[in-house]
Amino acid sequence: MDEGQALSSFGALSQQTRLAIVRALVVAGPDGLAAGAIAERMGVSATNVSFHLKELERSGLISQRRVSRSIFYSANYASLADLVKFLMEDCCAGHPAIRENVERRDGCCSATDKSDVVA
Amino acid sequence: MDEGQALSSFGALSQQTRLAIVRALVVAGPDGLAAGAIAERMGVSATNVSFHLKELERSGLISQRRVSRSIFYSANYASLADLVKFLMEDCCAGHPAIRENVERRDGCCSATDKSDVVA
DNA sequence: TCCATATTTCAATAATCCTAGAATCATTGG
DNA sequence: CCAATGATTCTAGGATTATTGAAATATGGA
Repeated sequence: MDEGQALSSFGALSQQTRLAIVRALVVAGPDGLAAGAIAERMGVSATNVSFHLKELERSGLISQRRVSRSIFYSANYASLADLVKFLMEDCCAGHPAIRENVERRDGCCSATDKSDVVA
Repeated sequence: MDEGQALSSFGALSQQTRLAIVRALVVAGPDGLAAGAIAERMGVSATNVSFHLKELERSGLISQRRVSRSIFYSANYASLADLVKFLMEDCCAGHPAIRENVERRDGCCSATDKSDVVA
């Protein structure tokens, strides 16, 4: 991930509605959610959600696909992973201990429990 | 890390000069760098670097301490680690495979090579 | 005390971002 | 083809953020 994309991704995640959208899409899985459903969940107008979705798409964190009249948005897991890695590398650059910090604390999916990971 | 702090941190990292400052401070280590030295490295005015340093401090990613006439800024490693963890948890929420992704690719300090980690 | 250094604060401007409503586009069904 | 639905684009506004130069603050040394 180059710096430009990282800057754009951080910018995309620095807004409440957009962060909430990313969270919802990550949980929603590969099928994603329709723009209207996202707007409803977030409690914002169609116009507004469209603005934020475009911003997120521009940064590469999400993608869209049309299904009939609806447009479904889904999280780009690879981009999210790249962003985590970018951040971690910058941290680690001077202090590998930070990575240790991240891994030692109770992560969301522990490094040892890989039973539910799709290979 | 609560959502507000995450939003603020992402915002802080979404600006070129600020991202460069964080990188420099992480590499510089716990002693950090004086504001003037940072301004020089970044090629920006004292006024401008002061503005960005304040923004970074407000988000909790860096701290300052005065040493004689200079004010030294240093990275808050714990906050950076918290942010990585926040991002990773949001990713992992729906897809533990992402964490796998992050760990499998060649990280800056591989998960297996912990020889240089200060305990 | 007076001066130089290091940095911040203030004030003004420029630039960018967010929100909202009206208009427009794409798709489906009658 | 026409109407309805789902979503985007356009336009304008208000709000926040970024940059700049001048003035102010803090520290240390002659």
